[in-house]
Amino acid sequence: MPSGEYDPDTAEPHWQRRWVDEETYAYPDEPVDPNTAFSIDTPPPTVSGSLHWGHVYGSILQDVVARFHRMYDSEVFYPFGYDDNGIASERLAERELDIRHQDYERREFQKKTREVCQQYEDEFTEKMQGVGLSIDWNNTYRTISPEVQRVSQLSFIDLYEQGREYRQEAPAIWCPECETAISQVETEDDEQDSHFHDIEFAVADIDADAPDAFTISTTRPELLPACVAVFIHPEDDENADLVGERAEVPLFGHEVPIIADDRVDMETGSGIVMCCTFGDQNDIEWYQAHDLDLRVAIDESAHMTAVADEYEGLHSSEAREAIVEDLDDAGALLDRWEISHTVNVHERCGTGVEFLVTEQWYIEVLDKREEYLQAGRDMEWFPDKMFTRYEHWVEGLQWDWLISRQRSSGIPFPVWYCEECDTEVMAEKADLPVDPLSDDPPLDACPECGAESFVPEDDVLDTWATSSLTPLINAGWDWDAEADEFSMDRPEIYPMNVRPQGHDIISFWLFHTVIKCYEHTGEVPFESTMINGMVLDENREKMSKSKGNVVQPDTVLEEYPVDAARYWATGSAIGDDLPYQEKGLRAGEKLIRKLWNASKLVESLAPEPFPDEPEGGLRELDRWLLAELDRELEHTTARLENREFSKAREELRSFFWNTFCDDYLEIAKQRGDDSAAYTLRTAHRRFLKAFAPVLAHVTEELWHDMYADDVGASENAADAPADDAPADDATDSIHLADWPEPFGIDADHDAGTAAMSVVGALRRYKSENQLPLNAELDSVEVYADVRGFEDDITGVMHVAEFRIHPDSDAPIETVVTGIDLDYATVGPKHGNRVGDIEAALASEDYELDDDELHVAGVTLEADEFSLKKARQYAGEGELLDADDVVVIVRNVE
RNA sequence: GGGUUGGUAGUCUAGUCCGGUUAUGACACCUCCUUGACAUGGAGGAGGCCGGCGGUUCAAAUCCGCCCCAACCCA
Repeated sequence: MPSGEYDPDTAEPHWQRRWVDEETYAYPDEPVDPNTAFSIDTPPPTVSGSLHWGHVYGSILQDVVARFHRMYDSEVFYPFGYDDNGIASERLAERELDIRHQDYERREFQKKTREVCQQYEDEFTEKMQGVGLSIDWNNTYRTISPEVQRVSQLSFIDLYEQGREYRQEAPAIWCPECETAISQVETEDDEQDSHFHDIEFAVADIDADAPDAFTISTTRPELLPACVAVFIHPEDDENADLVGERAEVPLFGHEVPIIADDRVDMETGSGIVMCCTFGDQNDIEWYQAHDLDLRVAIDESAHMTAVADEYEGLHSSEAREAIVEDLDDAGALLDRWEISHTVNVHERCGTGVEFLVTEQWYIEVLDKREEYLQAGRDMEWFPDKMFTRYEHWVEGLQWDWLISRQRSSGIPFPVWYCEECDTEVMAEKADLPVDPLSDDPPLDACPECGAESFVPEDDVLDTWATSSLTPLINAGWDWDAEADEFSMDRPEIYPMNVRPQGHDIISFWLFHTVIKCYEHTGEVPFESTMINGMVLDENREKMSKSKGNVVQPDTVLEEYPVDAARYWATGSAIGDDLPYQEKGLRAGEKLIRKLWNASKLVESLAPEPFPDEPEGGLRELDRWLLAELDRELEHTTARLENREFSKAREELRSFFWNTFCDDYLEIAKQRGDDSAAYTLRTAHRRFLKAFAPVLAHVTEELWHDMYADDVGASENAADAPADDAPADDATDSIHLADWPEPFGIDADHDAGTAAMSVVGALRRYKSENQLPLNAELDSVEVYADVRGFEDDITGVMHVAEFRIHPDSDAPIETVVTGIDLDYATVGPKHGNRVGDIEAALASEDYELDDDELHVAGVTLEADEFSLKKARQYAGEGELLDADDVVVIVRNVE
């Protein structure tokens, strides 16, 4: 039985260890009914460092969902994975070991990366367990594992066979430092110092009207050799004469067309701009729109190509200085000044990105925008509003999905190319996973040309191309060679019930998962998605290393119980950002303590053996309490089903604290009968269960202290409501017990509420008169039907003489103190005369005539207003304010 | 620069979709009170021009427009 103070430092690690050791949350090996399987597609954290507070926040919300559904209706599949196949993990290994991936052969480097990741993952796992997550630790995966590589490569081949992938030479964003194509997501803006250069271009073959030269402003003179056109805005009258002429590029001498295009920013520099292949996104659009030449001046490692003539081999930054100097010597550099501008850089290394034309694999998405939009609509969104982000993302898509990455670490493309004719040769599904760099292609000769040598693809897949398969990884998706079709080990969990994740990656993780799984299975992979907000610091600012406001989970959990952190995390409306606030944690501690102390009192008021419902039935108050609890639990259930964590938590907390502890427990102290004992135990057990998803540890501790051993016995208790019979597993853990279903108890809600109002009024009376709460009151009269509650009221409030008048009118006078208008009817009916009516009422210039009110020249019917009344009592004693109940107390002090 | 979401007492938040005149709860603050668990408790109090400016309406925290601030996404 609970005694003394609750000690989370001992209890929490104890239960966490036990949950893991006993495999409390293991998903069954045997087949599960699809109707009762509840699956959660948890976000696999990128292995790039330590666990941060955002992970803790998101994980707790997922865990509350998992714990609720495990008790409520389901076998819960709650897996966990690590995303360790991407650039982030590669960078982590480089940092940790102080090495460069370029210095190692791919396999060797991958091995090192895996070792480093393993250490971080072990630490991560330990911390996740320290948060008390009810994850099934038998169902974990690493995205770099052979099993996941197989899934990822199968996915690539399946999409290829469906004709949804193509290889194309196209401009791609390129990091010259990392020497890889990167996606737009991996870039960010950086404010950098630079120079603007005014460079004079000569016009070739001048005709009479056109000027013979013009000026171009650029920050990147080293791109002059890549210049393929010059653009002028169609509304630029000043330079209109130049359109249609040809310009001569200084130093390099080649001629380029001068073209009108409205994408020119007339405000920048001279308003005349050169197009180079490629300096920025605009250049790519122009290149494609106007079918321009391709002149690549900068190579993969940012060195100048042969196109740059004498500058070939120089690094682009060296070339820039040399070209500027030579322009100056040639008299073509008209001006040069310092500026600061935003540069698109690679987020991992801070290097300015280039655009290179390379051969890359793409997944086609643009052709199916409408279908993918519908897939988004088919999911239930918590909260609804987050769907808009998905919608806008899909509607705004402009490129197919680039999945090639030139990295050392990652999952290889399972493909070779014929050395002669470049025919693509896919791996056999049965052979996956393969690494083309070390494995042979499945053919001896090219099916097209018969050549016998092949070139392996040495790119790896974008990490999103793999992490977008988590539902299939979880379901054990694979190729069944015998049946010649895809199969799943656990078909019952797919489509998965919930995809929880942050709103920052709706356009990546969620979108990509939806489309890939949809293409593979023909089904939208999620029944619902639950989008959590970001964690902010106590000042509502985002946490970042540079600001130094990052909250370390370890630091918090040294000071507060995990249950307090879980309480804090459930204080958010789903989708809203949540500031880290210590007071939120302190409030959690208070509730934990209250629950503990109340449990001690229940234990002492209703000692074992576990009481049965008395023969004669329950007392009025006890029935009322259980009926109210019924209602409350229905609310809590609905709130949790709708992922309204904050409301579920607050409503339950308030009912427990105010109604159960403040009101009911105080009354139960005065009574020692079986009815109270039964009610205390029954209500208490239900509170523990209802709090269990959030306060996972303290409820487990109390459950084992008070109920776990009695589970078998109580099932035999004749009068225990059948619905509340604990599940068999409940001897092991409250988290395996059944969620409390309503008893359907009948009680007089109004009478009980009135009785509680009376008690509250008397308590207030004592407090205001500075009386101790156990002071005796001489006489109390109540004008309401609270029959059946008399003894409880007098017991807890120590009333010597208590009389109730269920039917008779109270000996009080009511005085009309004013008029309340029913605006819903008066407003529409009298429109702008309402102002006059209000003014007249305020100056008491009105007349009451039976049911009618004459005011400001209009007549209001009875249902259009109500009388504001004050109650007055002239007799002996004092009239108390007890909601609508008239309570008169007489007391000689 | 564009989009999405949010802005409510010192702090966090409910209410906003569907307009109705006393704006919810908690923390902190002030006053009082030891009831057989909890003073880390209980009772009460004070504290808000609902981000700003306009508009619609008899009536706006709520609807509309513009602006400011923040987070996220995209340029």
